[in-house]
Amino acid sequence: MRKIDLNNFRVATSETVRDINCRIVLNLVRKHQPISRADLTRHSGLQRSTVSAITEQLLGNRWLREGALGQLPRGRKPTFLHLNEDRAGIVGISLRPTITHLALANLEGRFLAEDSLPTPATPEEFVKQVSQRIRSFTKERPHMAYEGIGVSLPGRADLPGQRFVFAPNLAWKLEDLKARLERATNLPVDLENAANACALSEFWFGGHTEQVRNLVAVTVSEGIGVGLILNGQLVRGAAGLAGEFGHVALTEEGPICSCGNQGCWEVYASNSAALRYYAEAKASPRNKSAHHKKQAELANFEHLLQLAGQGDASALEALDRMANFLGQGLAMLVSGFAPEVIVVVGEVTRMWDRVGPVVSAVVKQRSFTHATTRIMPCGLAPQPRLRGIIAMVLQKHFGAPTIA
Amino acid sequence: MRKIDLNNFRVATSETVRDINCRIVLNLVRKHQPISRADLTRHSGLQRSTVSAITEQLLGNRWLREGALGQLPRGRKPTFLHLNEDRAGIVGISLRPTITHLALANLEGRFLAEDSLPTPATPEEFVKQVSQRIRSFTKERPHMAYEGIGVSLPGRADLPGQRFVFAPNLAWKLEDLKARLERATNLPVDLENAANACALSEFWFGGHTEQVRNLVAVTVSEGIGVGLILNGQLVRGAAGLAGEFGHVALTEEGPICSCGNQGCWEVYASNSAALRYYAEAKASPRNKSAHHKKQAELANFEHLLQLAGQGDASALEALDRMANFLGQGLAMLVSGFAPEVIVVVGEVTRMWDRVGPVVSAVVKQRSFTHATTRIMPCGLAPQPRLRGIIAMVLQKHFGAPTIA
DNA sequence: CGGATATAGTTCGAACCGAAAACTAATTAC
DNA sequence: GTAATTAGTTTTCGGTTCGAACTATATCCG
Repeated sequence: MRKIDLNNFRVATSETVRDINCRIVLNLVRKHQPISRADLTRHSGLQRSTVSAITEQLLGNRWLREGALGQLPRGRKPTFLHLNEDRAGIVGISLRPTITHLALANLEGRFLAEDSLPTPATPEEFVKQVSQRIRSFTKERPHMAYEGIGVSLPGRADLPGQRFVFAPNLAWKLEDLKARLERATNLPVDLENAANACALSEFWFGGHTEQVRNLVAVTVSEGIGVGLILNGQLVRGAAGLAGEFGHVALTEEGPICSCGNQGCWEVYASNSAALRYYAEAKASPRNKSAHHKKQAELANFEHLLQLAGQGDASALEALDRMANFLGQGLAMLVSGFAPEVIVVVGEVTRMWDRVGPVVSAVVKQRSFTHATTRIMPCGLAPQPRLRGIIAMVLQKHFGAPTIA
Repeated sequence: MRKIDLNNFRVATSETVRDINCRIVLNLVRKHQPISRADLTRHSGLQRSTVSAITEQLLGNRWLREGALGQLPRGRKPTFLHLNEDRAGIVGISLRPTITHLALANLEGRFLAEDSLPTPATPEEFVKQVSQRIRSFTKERPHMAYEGIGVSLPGRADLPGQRFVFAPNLAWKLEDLKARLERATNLPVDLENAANACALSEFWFGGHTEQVRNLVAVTVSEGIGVGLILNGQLVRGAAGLAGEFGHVALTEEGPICSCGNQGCWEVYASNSAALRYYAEAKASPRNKSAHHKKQAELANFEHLLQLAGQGDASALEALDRMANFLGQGLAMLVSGFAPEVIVVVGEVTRMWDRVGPVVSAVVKQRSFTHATTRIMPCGLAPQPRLRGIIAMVLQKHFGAPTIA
């Protein structure tokens, strides 16, 4: 039960009814397609006449398309309805400190084209290069209508206007990125935090049952981000700042974090932390020989995963320590939210056979509730950030209409 | 933007429109009363004719009543509309391990009658005694319509049916409390966790601006509970278990908590923790004399507060330590949710002049965001649990209707 | 006193919507 | 070819908001 926001509501009119029922039908088609009008009446509880009217409207709007005839033991054959996947193309951009990915997706979140580039050094250059690639997308598909652009950020955008972006890992000053991209591409642009995008990706495309109304995504890379979906919707907090559990202190003291505090979760459980652990393991008394110490510094986390996959003891030890701390933070999320699902996103999921059991054990030991939260690595979805940012744009059409 | 739950939705009909607009009007009256129909059209954006029709209906339902005429420089005088506060009486019950409070409240959350009793030793006795007191409420006000009963629990009720209750501090087996109370009183009963109730109390009666859509309540007593309101609505998690941040570990080791783990926030920052700190302070080398040690154990937290108020050094030290840990946990909540407001509920707020600054300093130091979360002691509202449980019942009428 | 003006509130027809029932279309079994 | 069955459309009706016209009430000012 939501409190009505008396500063920001819209009254209902006759069209509101149609809007609501349209979205219900659209979602039913999305879930059950291909589906006949008759089945829609059964699933929705609407009258057959109403379903006819709504589907006629949705066919006219090109949200749906008619397909083949169905087979039945007797009676008239139903005409199947499908989502018109190519009704709208959505461009997703995943902006990360070193690399930027782009994708063009259709209504079902299927990627139609992909591209990537080293993240340019300035926002001007970024806007220029990205909009150029988008133009090449659009040129190849002149018939397609383009719905908008979503950008996944390694940071937070302020909520109402999205004029300023706070992204410490990015060297730029990210002022007015939204407006600049909109000018350059002539498409509406929305910014979103990467962890929130991952949460949306799992929530809309993760193949979970309808029972899942609370889902937490944890992105593990250089830092740790948390995206919260509670009561079936994204939680953004007062100014879009919710989700910084990565900067909750696990210990009173401890290594200094980039945020200025000590002992943050992410200094213990991020990829960078694992690299530190590896170096420590190599330097430990057990590894006596001096020339080993020279190798102690690994270039990146990929390399560590590779070593761990080959059975390198130090790498495995580093991973286990990382997993232990990952579990500690996840236990906090389990206690605090008791969500149906927690999804872990990041390179570390590639070694989930090793990491998962450690994490589960720690969570089981340290979390309070009798909650039955499932902790799972991010599904097969490649590029969860991209897919999530596309989900964010799609929400506008498939989400519940904002009422009262 | 909420995802539509395709297993649990209702399609819209013409009446849906009226339902939505009715609630908007009802809330506008609640906020601005006394208010004329003409002002309602201005605030709502509805047509005058529509407002007339809606208010006529609400007057007929006795949700509203007409009041005096307003004064205007020219033109016909408006007739003021008011909430018909006595339309419905709501019984709130705050069940705590040692004492149970009851109150009868009207639509505006004003208490019309109060009562309390030592919490009985068995659920049977509880139901018997409580329903007897409720009957005495109803007898004194035979004209009043009774809306329902809300019960604030020192624990959690399972979500759909509320058949089982998990309340470790309560010695009972709380099976089917809801159904038993309903049978005994013939009124609908709803159970809710105490921290959630406090959050609702502040959210609906706390006098915050409309901007506050994210509010966290922290109850500090024997344990620590957290109630979450995010996106303007209560967060209950998968099975009503969300909010157990009190059982998040602040340290890897530490004192054993009643939940079985070690180092939980609540073993460091609850009232019981402060009593422990007091005992430690008394036993410390600084307090050499042996006869002091005998006094080291205080009967209860009230007493500690009293001593602190009188300037007792050990008591103040204990409070400061408690405040420090309180701040650590609150920093976690600020980082994680960046809510507009965090409300602290409990006896400790009586010494907020002393505790508040310590808490604020720790939160400022240890929380990540640039968030501007206000941390405040629970407002003047006496009995926030009671008031909150009444808010919970009222929500059904004043909350946004569940659509799609 | 009476007309102009201003504000509050009501009445009535048009348009939109879903519900319900009647109707048309298509298909199979016998 | 007729009955049965299922899909889908058309029609009528009641509920709702909107917008315009209308009534009611009050003040100002000549």
